[in-house]
Amino acid sequence: MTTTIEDVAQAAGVSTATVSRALRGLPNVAPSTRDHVRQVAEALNYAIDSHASRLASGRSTTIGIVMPLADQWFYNRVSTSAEAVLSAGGYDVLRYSIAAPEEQTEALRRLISGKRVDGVLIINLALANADVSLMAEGTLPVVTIETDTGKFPAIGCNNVAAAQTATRHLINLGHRQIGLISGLPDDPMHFAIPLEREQGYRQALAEHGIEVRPELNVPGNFSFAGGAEAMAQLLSIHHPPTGVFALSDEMAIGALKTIRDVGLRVPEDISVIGFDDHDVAAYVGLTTIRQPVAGYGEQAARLLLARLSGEKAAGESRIELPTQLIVRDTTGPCREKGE
Amino acid sequence: MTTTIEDVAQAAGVSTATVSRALRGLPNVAPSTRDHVRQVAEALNYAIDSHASRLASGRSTTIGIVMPLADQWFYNRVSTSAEAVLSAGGYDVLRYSIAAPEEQTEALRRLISGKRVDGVLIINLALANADVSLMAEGTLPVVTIETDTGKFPAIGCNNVAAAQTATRHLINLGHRQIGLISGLPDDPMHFAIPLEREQGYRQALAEHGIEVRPELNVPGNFSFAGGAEAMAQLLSIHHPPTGVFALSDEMAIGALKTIRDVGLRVPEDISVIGFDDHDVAAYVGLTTIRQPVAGYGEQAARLLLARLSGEKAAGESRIELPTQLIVRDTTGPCREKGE
DNA sequence: TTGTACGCGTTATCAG
DNA sequence: CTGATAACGCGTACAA
Repeated sequence: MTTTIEDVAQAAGVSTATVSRALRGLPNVAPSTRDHVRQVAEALNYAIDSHASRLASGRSTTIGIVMPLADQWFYNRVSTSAEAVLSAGGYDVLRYSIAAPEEQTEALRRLISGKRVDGVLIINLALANADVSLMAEGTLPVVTIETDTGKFPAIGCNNVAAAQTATRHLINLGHRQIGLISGLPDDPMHFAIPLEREQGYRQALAEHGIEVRPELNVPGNFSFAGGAEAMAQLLSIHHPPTGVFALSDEMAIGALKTIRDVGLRVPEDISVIGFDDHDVAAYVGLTTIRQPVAGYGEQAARLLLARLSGEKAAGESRIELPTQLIVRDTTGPCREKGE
Repeated sequence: MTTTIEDVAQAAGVSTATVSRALRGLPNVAPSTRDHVRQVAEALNYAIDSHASRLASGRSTTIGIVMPLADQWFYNRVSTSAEAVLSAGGYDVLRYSIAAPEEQTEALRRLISGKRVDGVLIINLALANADVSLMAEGTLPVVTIETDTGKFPAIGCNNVAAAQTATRHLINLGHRQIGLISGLPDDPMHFAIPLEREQGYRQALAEHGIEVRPELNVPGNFSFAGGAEAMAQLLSIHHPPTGVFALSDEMAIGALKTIRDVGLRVPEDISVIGFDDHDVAAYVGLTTIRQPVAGYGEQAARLLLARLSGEKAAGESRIELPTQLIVRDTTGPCREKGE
């Protein structure tokens, strides 16, 4: 059978209470006793039963990460960097990947009401009011990334401003017909990011008196393939754009391929700017908006750890990390004659 | 406070036993009773305490995924695809990312002996004998991906043969000086994959009577940056290679940048082939060896699910999924005059 | 410094 | 079909 704390206690000739104290490094244990218990536990290959421990203590030293089920670079990078600091902080991580909106509330309930975890990290999810209040009524620390609730600390960037910067870059290069490769038209997950960035795009256009042409806004689903298809669509319309802003680097790279496949050159014929500064961006020379993706995960995890170690919540707060325009080789001056 | 099964029982006017049965869909509950209990539970916002449940039942409906802490595309893709099927199968996933070898045994102990999970999925880890026997002595189902133990089912590909195919492709194009961009020279994690692929490379060379030049084998650390640096090193040696085999697409793409940065053309001056068929590979025209990465995760998860639902273990088995040479634009005939 | 004994919230067994 | 109750393994007052 499995060895319990009782077994260790007997083998070591002490009580279970002493074993518990010794193994967890609590005070009030004679050094010699502690050493002895440790050796016996080691010899018996004893490991604390985390579930029993949680039941008795109320703490599970586990935190839940809830995020969309997608294998985009962004999610992986955020999650991985968060995991690294949580793990270093002594916490295990339970990962909930949400594939459809219906799962979301269910997963949160299991996590929150089920007392599975000591804290929750939410990455880029559109939380229903019910979800938010469910989490708000408890005492469980919650930190969010690119997810605005008005209740929990939120890490992210200023997507509107960043998108504005991207669009302005194109405008400053002389482009006036600017395509936008975005998310999904009727996105079931209701992601906020595409909306915010679209707004930044429109603001930049507006401040330069450029008319918004709806047919220049096409969905790309945040994937390489989606970006490629979107670009094909952009190329097929009457007055195709001379500059394109893709809301993610993946989509931008997809678009680049389509452009080159039809024999057009970048940036001579068409300029392309992405968003993220994906690991690969530098290697394909993609101009983009860099956002500190790993920073999101690390900061959020640290914030959670701080809360967990008793630090007072500073109320709802929004931490915006800086973004930066990285000019590489896919954007250049507009060569099209004005009309 | 938090609502317990007791609260629900009282509110519903039944015993806790009945609540438990009703909520879990067990037989021997009157339909009317079940409905009533469900409504009361819903109204009270009750959720089963998973830790208490596990303690009483012995099952946690959680599976652990243990993998290296790295944000390479491969790991994310494998893990995500596994998570998707595990989640659909009703299991939660606890993700352990191992940053250093020392953590590995510790993490496994916590997982196995700590009875945290009902099953374990191991991705690309070099398991010490102690680790293996620790897991083998229990009854916990274990499935591995790209990890050979001789004890547990292993999903993966034939890395030797696949690497041989890649190298032969270069040889068939007339290349004789073939560089290899590999892992780390004294990799602390002792990954087996680079070794296997290096062997395939050497075999292909041998079967064509091509001499192995040690200086043609440079480390690339499986990253874009590492690949770029490795390529710079390859370019700096006396007789630089005319063809390069990078053990991952990330490294291959890094190498491509270095080549183009120094004014050389691909594939006219140098051919490059990668490994993985990374999402981005098609978009940069990279010739590569495709391996069914998502398939690894899905198959492993399904295998685990089958074991969990009582299916007999078929003993140690090794499932090799097919790889495929995908020729794109980065490999071409060797133009160098023979010497 | 160490030991005793109870409680944590469920599940499972066994009566009824 | 339903209810009482004994585990499950550990943490923690409290007592010694």
